[in-house]
Amino acid sequence: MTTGHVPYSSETLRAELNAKGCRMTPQRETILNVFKDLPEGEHLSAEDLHHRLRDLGEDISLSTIYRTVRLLARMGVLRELELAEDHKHYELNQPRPHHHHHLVCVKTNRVIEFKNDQILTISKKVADKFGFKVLDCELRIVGVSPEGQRSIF
Amino acid sequence: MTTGHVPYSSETLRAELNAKGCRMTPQRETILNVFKDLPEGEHLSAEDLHHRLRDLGEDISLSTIYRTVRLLARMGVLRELELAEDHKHYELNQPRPHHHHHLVCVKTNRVIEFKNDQILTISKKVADKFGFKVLDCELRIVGVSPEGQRSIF
DNA sequence: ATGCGTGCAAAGTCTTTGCAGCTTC
DNA sequence: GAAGCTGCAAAGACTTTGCACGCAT
Repeated sequence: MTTGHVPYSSETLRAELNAKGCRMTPQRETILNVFKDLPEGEHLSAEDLHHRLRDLGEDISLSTIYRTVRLLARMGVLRELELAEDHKHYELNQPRPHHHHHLVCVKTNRVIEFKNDQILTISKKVADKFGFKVLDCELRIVGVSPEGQRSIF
Repeated sequence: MTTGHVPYSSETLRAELNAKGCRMTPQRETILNVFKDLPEGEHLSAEDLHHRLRDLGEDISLSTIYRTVRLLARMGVLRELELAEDHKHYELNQPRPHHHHHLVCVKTNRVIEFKNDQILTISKKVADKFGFKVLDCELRIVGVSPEGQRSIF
């Protein structure tokens, strides 16, 4: 598996894990690598990740997947997205310039991604005011797409 | 039950429902009223709503509640929020000046609400570009609160 | 050697759905 | 009257958890 160009190595993860009394494992490394190889803008559900790992010949249990993505999201390594569906999606939590946001159609579930630098600026300012450290921010616009406007339901 | 000061009456809802071939029912009216009486910034889960209705002596089934909030959210009457927990919350989808956003702590689950007018402006611009009609927008900042920064997990 | 992590299977939580009868337009 | 709506109970989707064994530190 190639490891992409993101400056977040397995070793960095190991260090951050160890600092919390947690351990690096082959499963965690493999999962991190899948996310590192993910094209910008793609995001995976636990189930997606499971399938993808199977395709790569990696047999990691769903329990471990759920446990791992939750852990990585809490560490700020992954970004947890809640789009229009009923389950969460994850992607690598990219540094500033890659951050993107979502425009979702309530009717068709179409999701459009867009970028906007002001959002992070605003977020940092707000978080600062309350003493929070920002892990992630997402502007989620919910609306009706042109196609959706034509349907009754 | 008082009906608050929000300019969205049962009659308006009835009209919008009828326009789609749907009907006004006592259950839908009651549910709308609960949301209209909800203090700014409060949001209810389906379960919360069920309890609140019970307390008011209204016995509406959970199924109906789920069906109703989904319908109202799709109509843009309610705003569907996904905070840090594992279930959705709903609140009345207020006009511009009342819109608020959320700052969530991954560790403690604390949620802080804040307002920011730029967000709606940005959202409208983006939606416009893609031909979407905006129903709602929410900036969700995920981070670590001051309290959370002190705990290992 | 200690104790965290994994896999399995079972349980849990939240949400949706089929159906019969009642209600609204 | 026809088409929606409701309540009930059952099913469904997604996620979490207890436990025994194995592995990282």
